[in-house]
Amino acid sequence: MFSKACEYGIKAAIFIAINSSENRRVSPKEIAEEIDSPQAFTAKILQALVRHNMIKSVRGAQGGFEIDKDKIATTKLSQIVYAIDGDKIYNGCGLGLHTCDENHPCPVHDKFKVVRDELKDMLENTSLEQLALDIKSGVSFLKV
Amino acid sequence: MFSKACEYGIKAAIFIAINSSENRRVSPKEIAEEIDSPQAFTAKILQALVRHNMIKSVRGAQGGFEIDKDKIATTKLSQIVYAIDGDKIYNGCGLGLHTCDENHPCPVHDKFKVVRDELKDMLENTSLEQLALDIKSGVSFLKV
DNA sequence: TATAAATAGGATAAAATTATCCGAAATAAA
DNA sequence: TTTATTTCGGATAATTTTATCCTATTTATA
Ligand code: FES
Ligand code: FES
Repeated sequence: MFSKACEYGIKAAIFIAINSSENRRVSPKEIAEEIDSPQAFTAKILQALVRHNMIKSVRGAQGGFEIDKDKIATTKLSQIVYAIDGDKIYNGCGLGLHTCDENHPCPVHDKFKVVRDELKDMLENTSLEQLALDIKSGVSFLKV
Repeated sequence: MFSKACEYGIKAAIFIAINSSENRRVSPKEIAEEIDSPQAFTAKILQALVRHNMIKSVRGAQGGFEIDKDKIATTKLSQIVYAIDGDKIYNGCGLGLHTCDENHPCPVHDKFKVVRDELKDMLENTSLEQLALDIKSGVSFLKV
């Protein structure tokens, strides 16, 4: 469904959100441990999120990753997925036709579109804040 | 979403179904042309479908691939996807936790499960026959 | 029976994804 | 100003997925 890179990116963003809500910066090392991911690879993905303005990084001693408090509430999962995996999951054909086109549909188009759109809606309506709160309250988990 | 192998497998199966409904066997060459896929790779995927008893192959002169007429109606997309991509798409965690577990859910579990289950339902309720009919009537397409 | 036609399957190869390593650049603090 | 810390970014490596090639095996037909 999502690439590994995207899975790591989502989980890392949630972990950063949790910590930023408590005014703590976190390092790639800490992040990788908490979300059970390869550190250097995760760092690369975070760089992409920084370039897309989803999170901020601070270099040097006492540096690390953080996210603006107001962005925790406004950032949606869909933005993270789009930044890392692109829009194939939102617009791509389920059977790999070059483009998903109503006027030249693949055999599963009608039924697939329903599911694809629902996934898109779900991602667009899920904020980092919601997900971070569930982790904080122990309702959900980032690893194992 | 689906692997390339799975996309090819689904399209090939549909094309075989169309032809078997008119008592024609088809070759990997013909299939690959009609679904716009790499021939040898497609042939390998078809072998997997043969081993899973979804289609039949006949070796030698006048050989090719075919599917029993009654199986055209009873074979569901879900079976093809399962045979090629396994059950990750039906049961796997959206964020890559080792297992999707209600009692140890990842942050997106509740919302993801809804979409994943809908995809599963869709695949379980779509037969090769339905898809083949749409191609035959020119409503949908296997390539481009 | 000999031949040609066709799938099966193993061995590689290419490409994409995932992962690691290391030096450069930036920053806080001594 | 120097040093320690930390992200950035390029190079490289490992793994998985996708794709190709070649030979063996099977089968219809001449
Ligand atoms: S054309 Fe295949 S999903 Fe729209
Ligand atoms: S635990 Fe992640 S989808 Fe169920």
